[in-house]
Amino acid sequence: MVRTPCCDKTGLKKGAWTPEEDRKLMAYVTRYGCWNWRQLPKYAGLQRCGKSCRLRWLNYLRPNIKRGNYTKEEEETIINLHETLGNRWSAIAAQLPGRTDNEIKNHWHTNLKKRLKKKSGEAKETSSDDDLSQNDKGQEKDTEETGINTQNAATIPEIIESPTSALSPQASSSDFSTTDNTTATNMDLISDDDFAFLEAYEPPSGNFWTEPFLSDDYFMPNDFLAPSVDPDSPFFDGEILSPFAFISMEDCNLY
DNA sequence: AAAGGCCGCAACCGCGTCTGC
DNA sequence: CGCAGACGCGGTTGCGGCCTT
Repeated sequence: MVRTPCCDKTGLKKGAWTPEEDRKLMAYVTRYGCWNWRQLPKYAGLQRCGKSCRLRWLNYLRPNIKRGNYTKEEEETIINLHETLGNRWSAIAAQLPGRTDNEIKNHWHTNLKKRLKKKSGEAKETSSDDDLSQNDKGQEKDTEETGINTQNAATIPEIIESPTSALSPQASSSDFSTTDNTTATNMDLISDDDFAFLEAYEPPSGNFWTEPFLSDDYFMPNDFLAPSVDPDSPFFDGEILSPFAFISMEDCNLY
């Protein structure tokens, strides 16, 4: 949650993100997408490493993120998927629109794992196996920590790729313009004024407007195109906002 | 009311994988 | 084919806040 803010050797900031940093990151990604996480903080005016920015965006700032309030259905899905997939949190998250792997992982460790343990403990209560600490730990390694049920593992691709999944995985990443409460909350973080620094910002080297195109690492998930071209978007002001805006998904050919 | 312990969760770290050259 | 750079993932850490004593 709140690590002591500090700077590492390279002068990059670490620890908890400030609202100001959030605004900068959000404003930049919303406008230009994440064509290269490594370079992004430089252009966004952030003293953070790309990894940190990526994590912050994916786990906290991204639109459509649901936070807390797990439904019974979601929890059951997590439990079932975990049984099948093991600790493949990203795969599990893909089945739960709006949930991040980090959050699911946390929720698993803090709630579901204990709950399951309790349940299985109750079930085992009558059995003679009382050597919980040792046995349980060993078992945990097998079924929870590394935990892929090899029998079920055969069905993994089906589960992951199934387009008919009750909880469509696509919805989480592509439905940018959907406005649930969380989206509104996240979007509320930034205002038009927050783009001001981007307008004024001069990258350390190269041409701000062309360099992204020259990068072989150009990366823009379909999430990020929508806000630039969607007339319904609060950020659409009738003209192209982003140098990337005219690129179609076909051009990107990323997925 | 104060102190100590525990819990939840955001963020960091390190490794594996992917991609381009 | 090997190397390097970037990304993605899972495990772990550590602080703030809540709970218990």
